[in-house]
This record gives sequence, C-alpha cells and structure tokens, in this order.
Amino acid sequence: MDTTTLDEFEPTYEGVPNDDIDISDVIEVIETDPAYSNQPHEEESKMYNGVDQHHARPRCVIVEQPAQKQLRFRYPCEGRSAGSIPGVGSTPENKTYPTIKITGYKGKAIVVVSCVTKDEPYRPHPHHLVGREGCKKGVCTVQVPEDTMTVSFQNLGIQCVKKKDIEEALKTREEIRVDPFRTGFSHRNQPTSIDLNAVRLCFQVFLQGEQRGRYTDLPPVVSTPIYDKKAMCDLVIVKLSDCVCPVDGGNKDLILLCEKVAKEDIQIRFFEEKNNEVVWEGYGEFQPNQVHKQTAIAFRPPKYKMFIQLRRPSDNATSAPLAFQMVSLGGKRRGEYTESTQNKRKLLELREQYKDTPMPDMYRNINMSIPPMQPNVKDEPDLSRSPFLMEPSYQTQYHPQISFTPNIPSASTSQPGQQQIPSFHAVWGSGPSTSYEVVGFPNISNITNTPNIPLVPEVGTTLYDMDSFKQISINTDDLPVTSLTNMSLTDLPPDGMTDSLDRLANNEVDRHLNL
Amino acid sequence: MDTTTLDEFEPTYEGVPNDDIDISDVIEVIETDPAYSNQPHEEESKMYNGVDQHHARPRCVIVEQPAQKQLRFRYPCEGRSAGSIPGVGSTPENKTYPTIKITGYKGKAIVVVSCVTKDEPYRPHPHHLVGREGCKKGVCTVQVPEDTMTVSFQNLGIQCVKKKDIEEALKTREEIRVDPFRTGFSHRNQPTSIDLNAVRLCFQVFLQGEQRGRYTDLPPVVSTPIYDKKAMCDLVIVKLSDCVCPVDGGNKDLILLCEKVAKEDIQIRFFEEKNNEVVWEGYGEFQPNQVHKQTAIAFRPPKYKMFIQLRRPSDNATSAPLAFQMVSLGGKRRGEYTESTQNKRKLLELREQYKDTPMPDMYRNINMSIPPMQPNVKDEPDLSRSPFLMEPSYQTQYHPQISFTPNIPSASTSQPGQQQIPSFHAVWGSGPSTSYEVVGFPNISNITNTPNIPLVPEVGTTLYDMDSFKQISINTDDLPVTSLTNMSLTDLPPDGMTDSLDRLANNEVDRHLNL
DNA sequence: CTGGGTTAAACCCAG
DNA sequence: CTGGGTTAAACCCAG
Repeated sequence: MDTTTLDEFEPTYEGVPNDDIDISDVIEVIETDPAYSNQPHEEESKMYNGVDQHHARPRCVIVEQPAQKQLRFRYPCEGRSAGSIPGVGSTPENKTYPTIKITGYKGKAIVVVSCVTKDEPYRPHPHHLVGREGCKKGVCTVQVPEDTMTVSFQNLGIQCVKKKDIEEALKTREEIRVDPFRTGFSHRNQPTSIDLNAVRLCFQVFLQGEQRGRYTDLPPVVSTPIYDKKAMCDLVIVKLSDCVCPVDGGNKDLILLCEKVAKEDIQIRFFEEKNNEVVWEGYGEFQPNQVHKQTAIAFRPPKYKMFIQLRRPSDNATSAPLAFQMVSLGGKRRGEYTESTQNKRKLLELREQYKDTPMPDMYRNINMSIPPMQPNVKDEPDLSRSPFLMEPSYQTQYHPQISFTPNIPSASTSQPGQQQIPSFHAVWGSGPSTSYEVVGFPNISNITNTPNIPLVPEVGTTLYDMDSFKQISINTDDLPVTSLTNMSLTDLPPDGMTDSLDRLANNEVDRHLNL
Repeated sequence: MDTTTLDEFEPTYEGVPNDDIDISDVIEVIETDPAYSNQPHEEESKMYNGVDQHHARPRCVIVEQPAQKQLRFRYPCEGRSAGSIPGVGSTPENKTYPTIKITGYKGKAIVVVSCVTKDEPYRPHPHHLVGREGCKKGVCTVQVPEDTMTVSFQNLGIQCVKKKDIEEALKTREEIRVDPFRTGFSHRNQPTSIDLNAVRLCFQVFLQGEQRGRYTDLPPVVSTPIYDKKAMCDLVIVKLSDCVCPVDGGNKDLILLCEKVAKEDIQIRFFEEKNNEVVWEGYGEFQPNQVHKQTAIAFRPPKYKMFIQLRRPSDNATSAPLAFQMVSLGGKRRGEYTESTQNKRKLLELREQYKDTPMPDMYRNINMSIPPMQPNVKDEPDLSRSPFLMEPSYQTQYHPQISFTPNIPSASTSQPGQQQIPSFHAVWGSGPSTSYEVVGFPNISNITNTPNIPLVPEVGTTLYDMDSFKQISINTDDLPVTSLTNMSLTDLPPDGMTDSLDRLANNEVDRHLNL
C-alpha cells in the first residue's frame, strides 16, 4: 500500500476541524494509489497504526445517516449559510447530525466529505458542502478525534450550483482531486444528466500511518440520498373541501389543497381499514389537468365498490363473487333527484347501543334485494344504463358507514407511525324504502317505543323525535318513507368521528401559524 | 426651430419599415433642439411641409391603444419572438394593433417607438421593443406611409430585461439617444425603482422638412400602460367547491380555485342584484394565510344580513331599522343539530306556478316571529349567546332564496359587460316548524291536492311524492314536521338556476382544454 | 440569522 | 413557431 506524506498537516486539538489541511494533499493518497478502487482493501489492515488487525479491519461506518428531505439546498446568490443537514433521527428536542465512526482503528485520521451523485456510479456532484468548519471549495475536511474516532457533522449545508455553473464546479472538484469512486469528470459535459435535486454525502477517511504525515485511505462510504426539500416535498393534504360524500362518489367534485405535487405523478387514495388491514381502497378520479397550479386537486371521490356472493356458514363455502355496486337513487338519472343520505350520528348511537348484542357483521347481514345480474358483470358496470335500475327491488336499504383515512403527516416531526389520521366519511344514499339500516339490529322495538311525538318538538330533542318518527314509519309501514330519506349527512356538524377531518377542512390551512 | 439632416436616410417604398434608418441620427433632432420639451411646440407648425398650418397643427394621435394585459413579456433567454402587442379592440376575428396617425400633416415622416415608464415622468424604460420590422437596439423605427399617414404596429413584442441588465439596457438607450421626455438616465442607478411589469409605448414622430433629409419632431405621445400578462393576470375564479351554502354562512369553509392572486390584496365579494342594482353585498371571510399558494382560497361565506323595520304603506313611513340576522337552528349550538335546508327546486316550481298571482314580495311578506330584541342591536349579534335563541318563536319559517354572482370573466375576450355570470345560492336553514316557505302563497290547496301517496313511490316520481307529502303535513298539521326539514339543497343536482355555477364547480378546471 | 413563502427568470410542452 | 404552464433561481419576509 502506498502512503502519502501530508506535509502541511498540523493537527489541531482533537475534535476540531483543521482548516489548514490542504485537500489536494490528502487526495494525493487516492491519486497515487494504483490499487485504489471500490472493492474492499484486503491487505491494508495490517499496517494500520494502533489497530487490532486480526479482529477488525478498519472501516468507516455511518452511524447516523443524514435526514432525507429536511434541508433546502441554497444558491450562492442567496448569500447566507445553507443551514445544517440534520440526522435522520433528529428531533427538535434531541438534534442529531450525520455522523461517522471509524471502527477497527484508533489514531490520527482525517475525513473528507463531498457530494456525489445519488445514483451509481457515484460521480462527484457539483453541489458544494458549506459550513462553519472545515469546508473549502465545496468539500469538508475534518480531523477525527482520537478518543471517540467519531465525527458528527453539525454544520454541513448544501449549496447548490445552478445549471450554468455545473461545469465550473466540477472543474474545481477535479482540481482538488476529489473523486471518491474514480469515475472521472466526463459528466461535466452532460450537465443535464446530473440530478441537481439529490446528492449523497461521500465520506473518505484517511488514516495516519506509522510515520506522522503519511496517510492511507479507507474505502469511501456514501450516505443515503439527500433530497432538496424545496424540490422533493412531502405529500401533505392541507385542506379538503368536504369530509363526507355519498357512497357512489356523488356528482360533485371535491377540492383538496396540498403541497406541491406533479400533476402526472399523483393519486388520491381512499382506503378503509379493519383491524389494521386494508379491506378496501379506491382512487379519486381526476385528470392531470384537474390539478390546479400543482397545489390543488379537484376530484371525484371513488365509488365504494363491493362484491356479492353466497356463503354457507357451516363449511364456509362460497359462490363465485359478482361485482356489486350500490348506487343512491340519485344516481339513476344524474341530476334528477335529491341525493338522500342517512343520519350518521344516529347510526353510531345505534351501534353503540347494540354493540354487545351478538349479531352478524353489519357489513354483510343486511336486508338487501339483489337484481338478477349477469355472472360476468364488468368491474364498473354502467348502472345508469342497467335495465335493473328501474326495478324497485334494486333500491337498497343498506346504510352502513364507511370511512377512509387520508394520510396526514403530523405537523413538526415526520416520525413514521405517529401520524394523526383524520377520517373521511362516505355515506350511503337511500331511495324510498320501507325498511332501513336498523333492520340488521335485533330488538328493534327497543328504539321504537316512543309513541308520543310532540307536534312541535322541543329544541334540543329534535334529533330524537326524528328518530322516533322514523322508527314508527318503519314499523307501521303506513307512511311514505320519503320523509326519512332526506337527512343530510353533509349538513351534520362534526362529531367525534369527523372532528379531526373537520378541523382539517376548516383550520388546517392555518397550520403554518400554529406550528 | 432646428431641423436636422438625416444623411443616411434613404426612404424605402411606402409603409414598409426602413431598417436602414440610424436612430441616432433621427434622435439628433431631439438632442440638438434646445426648445425641445414636453410642452406644446407652439411655433413649429408653420414650417411643416405640406401642412395647412392655419387649420391644424401636426400631431401624432394614437388611434388604437395597445391592449393592456394581453402580452407576456419575454426574456432574451427565451430565445424566441416576443409575440405581438394586440390593440385594445382586438378580437380573434378582427385583430388590431397599436396604431398611430399623424394629423395635420402629409408627407414624409418617421416614427420611433420606445418603451417608457408607466408613471410620470416618462423615463426611458429598459425593456426592449422587438419585432420583425424596424426594431433595433430595443426601439422600433418605421417610416410613415404618406397616403394614410397611419402606422399600425403589427409585430411589436416586449422583451423584458432582467434586473441585472437594467443598467446596461439604459446605457444602450442613452447611446442611441432615445429619451423622449428628456428625463435623463439617472434612474439607471436605482434599478429597483423601475417597475419591470409595466411599460408605455412612446411614439416620437419626425416630419421631413422642406429639404429632404431634414426632420422636425412632434411632441412625443405615450400609450396607455401595458402590463406583463404573466405578472398582472385577470382575476378568474377557476372553480368553487360548493355552489350552495346556508344563509348564515354555515360552519364549513368553501374552497375557491383561482388564478394567481396576492394574499394581502384580494377579496371574495358576494352580491345580490335586483333589477341590475346591487341590493346586498358581503365578503367571504378569510385571513391572508388562508390563501393557499396564491391560487386557492379557503373561506367562509358571509352571513346574509338584513334589517327589520315597520312600514306603513299609505305614506311609506318607516320605523328606525334594527339589525336582524337569520340563523339556521343548526347555528344555535354548533355541532348539535343537523343543518336543515329547503328544497330549492320545489320553491322555484312554486314561484313559477304562482308568478302571476298578485302577492306581496316574497322577501317581505312572511310569517315570521320576531324576538323582542334591544333597539341597539350590534351589527353582528352573537346569537349563539342570545337568550332569545331558545325561544321557539325565533325559529324562522322564512325560506326565500338568495343568489349572488361571482364575477367570471368570459373566456377569451375581456370585454366588460359581456360576462357570463353563474350564480351562487345561499339557502335558508329551518328548524322544526309547522308552516313552511309556502305560507306566502295563496291557494295553497292547489298544490296539495294529491291525496294518494304511494307507499312505495315509483322511481321517477319521488320528488313529487315528497312534495305532496309535505303539503299534506302542512295542511293537516298533525304530523311532526321534522320530516320536512331535512331536504338538503347541497345534495341537489344542478338545475337551470345553478347549472352554470355547477359547471364551474365541476368542469371549469378543464377550461384550458376547451378554449 | 433562519425557515420558508414569493417573485423573477428560464425552461419546455402541446397544439 | 406560439401560448402558456412549470421548474429553477433569486429574493425577501417574519419570527
């Protein structure tokens, strides 16, 4: 192995970067080492100073990766510090920074940090590392403290070059001979091939050999990619115009405000979970041109789609499933009828009331008439043209709730798994019918024994009067039930279940103020 | 008066710009004329060639002003033509261009067009005029056809300089001595003082004197300002999340998508017109930070506010008005009750049906109980804390429609007064009551004579069944009317009245495709 | 000074 | 080639 004399290297006190190191000299190691490559350096360990060379080969290990998207790259023209790359695990209370540790060696060492391209081969990246300490000509050179053999880079910013300056920046890099993977600098001539929104940190460690001033290099190590926060922002729903919609998606677009998205690369995913498993998902319908200025999307919620099959409880046998789409009556002739919906609050109350009563899953045990559909029903049958639509029997009396949960990152920390998940509610529309969602419940009489309906209901009991009335109509079957079909969930104020999303729909745009 | 020899001036055939004119020489006129100023040139007319100097002083008149915001200024780096400024009156069918005419003179003349600042004094503006013909060094020089003495500038684009290049651009302008109002070029040192988003065209006309090659200048004329289309765009509502809301504004924000607006300088105005007069207006409530990325606004619709007073028809005497705010019952305790609304379609039908029946204005002749409010009611009484709120008598049975009209510029032309005005509907909420909006109508029996209500209404007649049922309940007064109070207008599909806005809410985001 | 929103400058796609 | 949307670069405000 070659070692290199680093004449000017004058170690300062431990742990403090040495601004006097001339990178070119450190780089000499690389330049003059014919065996240098990306492969493990098999022979090297034996000559390291102070190493137990039989138990551990000296290595550079990244013990704290840089955060991926926490830092905005800054242009030189912004005339300011470029900030500090935090560590992945950094929190406001416990800040961390990208950190490396040299294992299998104790003694003098120098680290040179530079930007390389995100993708292999890891070419020198024109962006500059800047910071209070050790940064010169876009690379950062620090002496490793001998007690810990660990360096935490507390002030490493990324100063991005503009396209026009790529060539110049790479020329500089070539001059100081920082090309960790020996890829050369030919990419300087295809400036557009370089992704300016992502870099990796590359750590090159130089160990002092037996003679003071002579150094040997370890294989370079690259970090996980770092993305420019400005370009690659997290997906964030800032606000939603509505937090309820009919099960068939309705005939009105919703509007979602969001952080910058690319109109050709964005979806709105609705999903339903049960016991932590996704039991249903659907996507908001919109064309790329419905993405407004990259920050808002007008879309139609998905239809809640399901299948129908026979099932025999004794042996769990099932028939082949048929696609089955529930539509509100309003869907029959678009624009013709009111979209009637069901009182969610009441349903929840009923559920709560009967939650200990053994009964089949509400999602299946329903009093529903099934039209004689063809076995090979298309995935999305155009029910508006179905002959069965005119069948009264097709008018469903099924009114469960579904909820799905847009992914809302919590405000300040981006810890996965700690997200606040407001829910969005689809509501079952209903046409005229004489039975209702409560048909799935036993003991229906329990909630229909309120025979005295005040003609002018007292304020504060309105809802209950309505329910009573409804039950009566269900049981007596002598009143047109159109009276039941117009409770609008969209008019419902938030309750416990919709509260978080309602906040989103009403206040979340202010979050920048409140953080 | 001085005249100037324009040695190199070789007139080409009429009406065609002469690229060979050296502007500097034309400008000599200005430079060497000590009397030159912004004031009218009193003495000049007598010496013009071919002029009836007793009847008209030669003048340059702008016969077609440039369009104000139709052209995007282009940077040199965009490497392309900068387009053509249309005339104010330009339409796709009949394109016009900025045009000047020289009156009171017939003969050889040259026009020099350059950009000056929007505000007085009209200093040379660094932006360049570019175009196919006659444009050099940022100014345009054209020979005036002698037959018409009119020049229409069919290809005049504005190439904007970037801030850094202001100084250089003004230096060039100084070199060619184009400074129509003799303001000098000192503003070159305060580049930030120059508004780069607006210019005026300045026309300087030089008349050929008796001797060929000798020219005299007319007072410079400036056009109306031209704004960079990119910077100063028209206010456009692209989409609205909802086209109905409760009269009290509701408890849900609406979202409006728009073209770029400044968050500190934008309002959402709601207004109601009657016979072309604005009878009510209100503003959407939002904070500047509710403006999302300059292109969307989350806001709360205004409350529809009114006053109450006594009026004696015989002499038109009126009492002092009291402020009166109608609220839906849902407003009483937020989150407590459903926001009940009224079936707008039916109301419209009723109106249509009775439109020829003499009756008082629906907006006043209503069966409404008024709580004993204090004379000095605040403008926006906090009704949620009012003791009267608990009074059943306060529950209004008043259900008119109000509509107001967001200002939607028509797509391609910006002709004032030719706008398509979709309407937005506020709906009156209602609590339980035994009478309804129809109380204002005579002959109520006319619409209640449908005694046979099918128990299972036929599909397609649902709405009518509902109406029949409702009327019955109104007349028999023996059914709880909660059944009536839950027809959600927000669930209503568009009808004729809401159609245009509904299209806005659903499709307008696509308009870029369809134009 | 920082984070981060907004504007000005460049770039580039679709018709 | 155009109009006009989008990205990259600069600028700048508020805490």
